[in-house]
Amino acid sequence: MSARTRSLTHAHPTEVSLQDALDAVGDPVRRAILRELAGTPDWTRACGTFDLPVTKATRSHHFAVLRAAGLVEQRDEGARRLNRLRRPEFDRRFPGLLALVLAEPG
Amino acid sequence: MSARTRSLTHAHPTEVSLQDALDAVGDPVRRAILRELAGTPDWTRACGTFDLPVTKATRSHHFAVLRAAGLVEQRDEGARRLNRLRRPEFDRRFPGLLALVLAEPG
DNA sequence: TACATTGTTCGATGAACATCGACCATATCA
DNA sequence: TGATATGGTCGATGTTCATCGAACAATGTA
Repeated sequence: MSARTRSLTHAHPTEVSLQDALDAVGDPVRRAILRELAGTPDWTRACGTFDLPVTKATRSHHFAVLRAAGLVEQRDEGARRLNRLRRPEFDRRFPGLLALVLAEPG
Repeated sequence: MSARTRSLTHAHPTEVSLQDALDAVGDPVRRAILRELAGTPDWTRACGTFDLPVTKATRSHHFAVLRAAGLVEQRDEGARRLNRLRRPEFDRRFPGLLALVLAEPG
């Protein structure tokens, strides 16, 4: 594991409050990230490959929020940062919540 | 039905967006209202009987948000405004969401 | 009628947060 | 080595929204 990857602050869903989870999924850009992430296999999408109407600074902020909420796991692959949706863990902690997000139309 | 009751703007959960639902349950005061409401039978709690750390102006605002999100139904009984949690309707529209709120500690 | 209770509306205020541009760090490639 | 690509950090900005006090309306009660 690289030093960059090691420095990432992740939270496991079990240690996330309902408030933080709701705040995380309360933003439409973050929900778009989650839906796009759910449509492809784990560890295949870098942060920059998402189709989002915001600059990379904002994008980076949103990924940090998703990490802190236990929704996304990240790992560095060279210069790119790959993502994984923590679906089973998050589902166990907040049953039904992620399904609502993924079922939301576009 | 009184004129005051008639003038209340309710939304059925089916016509509520996920965004509005998440915004509604995203506030801790509103979640406290929902939990307190779930603990007593329908139409037995007036707005003023809830134990909340806000003034009545703020309280009134929160009830309006909950009405617009399809979470609470209201009816006037004299000078008091009684409430009902729209649990089955809301559950059908957003499965699992209300359960997360009601399961939240204190 | 006068008073108390219940709740809404209005305007103002303060805080939280999404957003941006600019700059920096690291990794890959020519 | 220099150039490009990917992504994070920082400070500033603007908007949204929860909150409040004050004024108002409607109901119930003495």
